[in-house]
Amino acid sequence: MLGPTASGKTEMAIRLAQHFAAEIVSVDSMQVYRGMDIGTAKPTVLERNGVVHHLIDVAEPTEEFTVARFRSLGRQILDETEAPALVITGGSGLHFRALVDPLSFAPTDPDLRGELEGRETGELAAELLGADPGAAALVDMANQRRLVRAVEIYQLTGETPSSRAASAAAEDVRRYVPEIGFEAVGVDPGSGLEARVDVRLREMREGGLVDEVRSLAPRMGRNARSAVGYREVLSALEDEISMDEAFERAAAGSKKLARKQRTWFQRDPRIRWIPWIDDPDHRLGRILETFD
RNA sequence: GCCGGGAUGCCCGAGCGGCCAAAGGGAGCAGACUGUAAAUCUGCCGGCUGACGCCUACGGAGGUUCGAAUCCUUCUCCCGGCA
Repeated sequence: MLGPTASGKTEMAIRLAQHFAAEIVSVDSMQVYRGMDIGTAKPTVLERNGVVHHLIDVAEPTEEFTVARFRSLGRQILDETEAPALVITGGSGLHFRALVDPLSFAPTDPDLRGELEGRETGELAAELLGADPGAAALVDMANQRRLVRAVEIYQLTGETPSSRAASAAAEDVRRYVPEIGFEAVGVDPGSGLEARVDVRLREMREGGLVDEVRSLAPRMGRNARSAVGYREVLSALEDEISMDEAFERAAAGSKKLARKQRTWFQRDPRIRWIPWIDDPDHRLGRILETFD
């Protein structure tokens, strides 16, 4: 069950899991961090209602938890679980695909990457194009991060964007042919999204988000610090902006995030979208119908 | 009351006679996406238009000029100093 933030996925997923006696696998890039609870809208133990949740709290905020690691942990869960069914739910599109699709992540090397990051974009582009004239069609040459990664992969493995794109697995990824079987439902956030984001943020603030960020701050790495809600409150705690301003920006950030998530999921042809329905029982019924 | 500073597009903010529908950022909209992905990047972003183009715009009103967001006068409102 996929969909943007504040679309009510969490509660629906838990009810769905109970219906099928299933366990939940979260595909969320930030709920993986221990201690980042309120701001990521992580379900509490109480809310989980006895349903086992995987891929939540599997990393320290100091770490830079990567999608590759997410995939390897996730596949291990899929392989080893004894649950009769799994409900995969979340809003991180790449993480979802890393879990169900044949994505294969090339190795990485922090030193090499550090070195490449210090180089001129034009130089990187020239090196890549020298090795692979077709790279321009596959790599966004304006995106330094992508360029660095492409050159990193080339230097580490000799693989070029073209050679990687030519694999059978890459073709399956492009065609959305999964590695594991699943049924996907997308929950449309509906026109009330903005209002729900505002309400949820207010609840997070009242629920102690500021204290959570304050106590977590010394332990938050680059990744964790970039989470919506956290980065804004961090700026306020560092006196760059007021706390009210921080929450206003966080609201805009959440809406933007929801947009990006929608953009990602909307082109996945495997997802069947259900319209927003206010009543949770009715909504659950609609989701179950879709699975039938 | 006097002296000085300021009012710019949804917001912040540069411009200080022509190259200005007006830098830049934010927000908004659309999109990309295989080891940072809640990241990173791309396009659009006053109105009308497919486009050429036309219209409306830089607090209000006048004026100077071939030409004004930019200069002058005056009015309104903010901010700092002196009374």
